[in-house]
Amino acid sequence: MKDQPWWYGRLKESGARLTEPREIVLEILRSAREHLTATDIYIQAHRMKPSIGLTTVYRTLELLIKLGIVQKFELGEGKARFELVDKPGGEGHHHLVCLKCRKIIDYSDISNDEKEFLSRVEDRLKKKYDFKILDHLMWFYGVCRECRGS
Amino acid sequence: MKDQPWWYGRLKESGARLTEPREIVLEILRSAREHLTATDIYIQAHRMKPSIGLTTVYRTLELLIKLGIVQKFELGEGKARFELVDKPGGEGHHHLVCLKCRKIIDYSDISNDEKEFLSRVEDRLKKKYDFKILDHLMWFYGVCRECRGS
DNA sequence: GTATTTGCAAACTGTTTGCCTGGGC
DNA sequence: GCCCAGGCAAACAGTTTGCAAATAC
Repeated sequence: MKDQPWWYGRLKESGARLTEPREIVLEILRSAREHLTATDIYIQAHRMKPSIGLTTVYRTLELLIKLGIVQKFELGEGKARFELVDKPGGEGHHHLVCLKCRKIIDYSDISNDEKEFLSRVEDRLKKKYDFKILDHLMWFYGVCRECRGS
Repeated sequence: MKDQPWWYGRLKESGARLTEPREIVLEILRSAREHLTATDIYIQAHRMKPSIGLTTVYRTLELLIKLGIVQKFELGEGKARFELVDKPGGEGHHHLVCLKCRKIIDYSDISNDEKEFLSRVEDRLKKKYDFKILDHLMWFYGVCRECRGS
């Protein structure tokens, strides 16, 4: 009771049971440094408890998304990625895409300038469109040095 | 010659042939100016020329993406959406997505604040990663009023 | 004329569903 | 003990691939 993760209460109050597979999936998401695919999670979960199936991973993620504990992303790879909503300093992360070689650079070293700007924009959007902004993603498209060289 | 669409030259210089299916797909994208799925495009294309197959739509989109004429998005629906890249020198536009109902709002009324900020970031990225930035896209994720209400 | 592009069908991949068993409370 | 939750296999949906025929240049 003293040191339960923040999502514990949300699971409980929703009436969902706290099962071992769910704890394992949450633990994997908590310790993950980046966005994992369902299969990534399944592989790790399977190592921890071989009886866990891929279906359970999907159903657990679906539940966690519905409860607002997990967020789902797709980055154009044809498969989804998942992360805990509670990401520390959750400014989201940005992508730099080369239009020629399709290389993607993730960068998350967000400056104060960016933080301030984003909170201003989110404020504006909230007022104008009455959206409660939870996250954002920025994509920059360009041509990397190698591709410019050729 | 005087009034070709901006992407015409890019197709030509890539060595790709200007075929009827490609023209049709581009025309659909141009007049839609929205986020169409491959199937949406296929249905429209099929109406204009019934012999066009879904495969051709996918292959055409793949080519156009590689040439930087089209951008691909995935919004967690399990299928991709496609959009013509903004004309070079254009204003760009941003997206507001409701995480519950998946409604998308495009907004392009970009403030000076935003313009200045974006040019600062692009500058930073250019210096840091040596990318020549051509375009950017911002996505904001949130919950719209209707979905918050329920 | 020749290499690229197309269209069909079949293969693949990620995700979801049906159904029965197992486990949390 | 009652049901929710899990596991397997099969179904599904979107996308990709192999190959022969059509077509741009």
